[in-house]
Amino acid sequence: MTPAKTSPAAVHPLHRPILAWYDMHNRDLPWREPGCPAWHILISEIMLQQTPVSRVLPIWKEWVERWPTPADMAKEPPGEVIRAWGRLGYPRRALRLHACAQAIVDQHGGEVPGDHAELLALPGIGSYTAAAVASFAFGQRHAVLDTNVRRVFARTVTGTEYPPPAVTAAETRLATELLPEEDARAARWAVAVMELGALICTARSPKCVDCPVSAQCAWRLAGSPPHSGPARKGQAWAGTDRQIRGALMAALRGSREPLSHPQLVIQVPDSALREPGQRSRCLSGLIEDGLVEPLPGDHYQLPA
DNA sequence: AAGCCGTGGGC
DNA sequence: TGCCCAAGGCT
Repeated sequence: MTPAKTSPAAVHPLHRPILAWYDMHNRDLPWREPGCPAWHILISEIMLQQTPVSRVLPIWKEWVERWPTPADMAKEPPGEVIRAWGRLGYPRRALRLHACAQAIVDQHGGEVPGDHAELLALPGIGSYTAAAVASFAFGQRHAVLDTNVRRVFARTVTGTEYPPPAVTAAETRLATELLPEEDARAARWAVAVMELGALICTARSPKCVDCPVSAQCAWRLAGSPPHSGPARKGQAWAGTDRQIRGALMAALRGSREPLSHPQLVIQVPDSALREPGQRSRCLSGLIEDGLVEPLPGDHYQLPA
């Protein structure tokens, strides 16, 4: 009989050095301050999806002052939130966060739920963000599997330079098995591994000389073999719908008044298009997504 | 379940 | 200079 207390994770050799490193070297980010409200942490997690800390910081500070509670944001028209999102990218995140605020008000009495399943059911909150909020805001024990954590485990445990293209069951199992037993320690572990991936075990040019676990890193011990599998497929950009949509949204964000169709499409010169119907398709898509509101007379604005 | 969805900075 | 990448989610 092996009691849970003596499971391998409880004494895993990665724990102590990574936790000690985090205590010494973690960044002083405002959403990590003790007592930071769950709602503010939730906002940070949404903003940080695919967006670097340096670009999130100033917007996050504005937002927590402007909308300190979910109710404050919920009573705002979605267009205001989309405009305040600015150039953070992927504006659907802003729209979903607004919907998330309304769901928190309508279904949870205005308080961010601490339950993982309830978090997961909210708009814009997926597997990662639900675990992150439950862990960072509520001190619970969850496998927090983001791109940083996946890379750290790929290298230190699996011995590969990069994790698989998509999260695998094996990765989820590994992250779960490596969780320290105690809730508070597991939560600290989660943020510590993320921080190690963000600062030391980076995608390119990892700083192994500064790494607290370089001596036990499977990838390093194997001679740091370069990634062997198929190259990661980079996302195209020039001439894509995303570029067109971005230009249209930028125009709408920049105007307090509705824009006429000519005023809107002049933002996208023909030279930027790869097909004739692309502009109208993108505009229709934005309307379908709820990011743009069409008005009578062929005018458009951010959703009121 | 592979592809789509913005933006800007670092090397 | 381009290319790669950044605390993903949704369909």
